[in-house]
Amino acid sequence: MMVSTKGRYALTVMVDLARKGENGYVSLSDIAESENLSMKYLESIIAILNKGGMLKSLRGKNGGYMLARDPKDYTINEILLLTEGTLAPVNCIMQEGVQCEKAATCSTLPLWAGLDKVIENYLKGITLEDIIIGNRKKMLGEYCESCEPAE
Amino acid sequence: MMVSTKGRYALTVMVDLARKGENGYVSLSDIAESENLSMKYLESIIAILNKGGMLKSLRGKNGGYMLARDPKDYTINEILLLTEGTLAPVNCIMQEGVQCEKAATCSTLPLWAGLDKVIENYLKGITLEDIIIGNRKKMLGEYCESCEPAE
DNA sequence: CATATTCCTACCAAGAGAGTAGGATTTGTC
DNA sequence: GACAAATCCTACTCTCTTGGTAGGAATATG
Repeated sequence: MMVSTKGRYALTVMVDLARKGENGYVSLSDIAESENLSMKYLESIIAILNKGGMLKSLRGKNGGYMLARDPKDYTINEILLLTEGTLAPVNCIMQEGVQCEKAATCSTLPLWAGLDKVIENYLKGITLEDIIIGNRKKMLGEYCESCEPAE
Repeated sequence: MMVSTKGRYALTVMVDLARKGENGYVSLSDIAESENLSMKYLESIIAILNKGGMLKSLRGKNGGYMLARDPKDYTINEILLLTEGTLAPVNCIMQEGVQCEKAATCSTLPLWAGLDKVIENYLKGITLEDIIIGNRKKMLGEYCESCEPAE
């Protein structure tokens, strides 16, 4: 699995914050409750988002979290990349610059590189706002059945 | 990681068989040696390919494996799907028909479904033959720097 | 019959995934 | 100043997957 619960929950949190964010800081327990997820586990995931500069936080009573930017200024790629560490579909493509020692002669490498680019490209093209407004056409593209209603 | 060594090695085996396949059956030890992989581990991977109808096999002396079809008649998608079980990027999209119970109200589901389709689409568009002939344009698409040589 | 090969079952060690536990620190309110 | 509500921080644990290994049975060729 390329994206674990960590990345998935992180995205869920971001969506939740974007929806509730108008009225100031939202507490962890609030998020955990409305998404029905373990508060302790969410805590560790939010910590990653927070350290990565995705959120603003406030400690103490009435504290909580809110988005640091406008929803349209987050790509899904950066959210998942931060929480998952890498989104490469195979182990032989990890970070920029680092590559397998067989790379020069590996005939399957272009395939993995192409797959990686296709994934990255898709995730960079979708923003947090797209998810919130339910932009199915952008997310599902030609596979969206409800986008062009049957006559 | 979406594709483990199992899927990667399986693809390598298929490529190797396609290249050597003209002269009849190729033995496991032969493949393991030329790809420099553990023979015992490859054995378990080839067993999956063989049971899945991807290969023809012959036991006994001078036995071995060969492709069941022409390289151009294998998509990368089917090879990886067989060995990996699933290529879904997230756990909430597994098999056709089976879906998460929150699916109806999940705002992130269209994203995962779209990502899944993008991946599937890419892998269905590439054949074993494309890898063997090194069809970089098809694999790397717009990201292929060597496809349009600099003037 | 010897040898080279596939086939089959079982086992194992390390790491990742998915959380839990407990407490320290900070801030707002009474 | 005390208390409560919240974030922050470190460490631990359990289970499943990954990436193999071991040993031998069955089978075909010469």
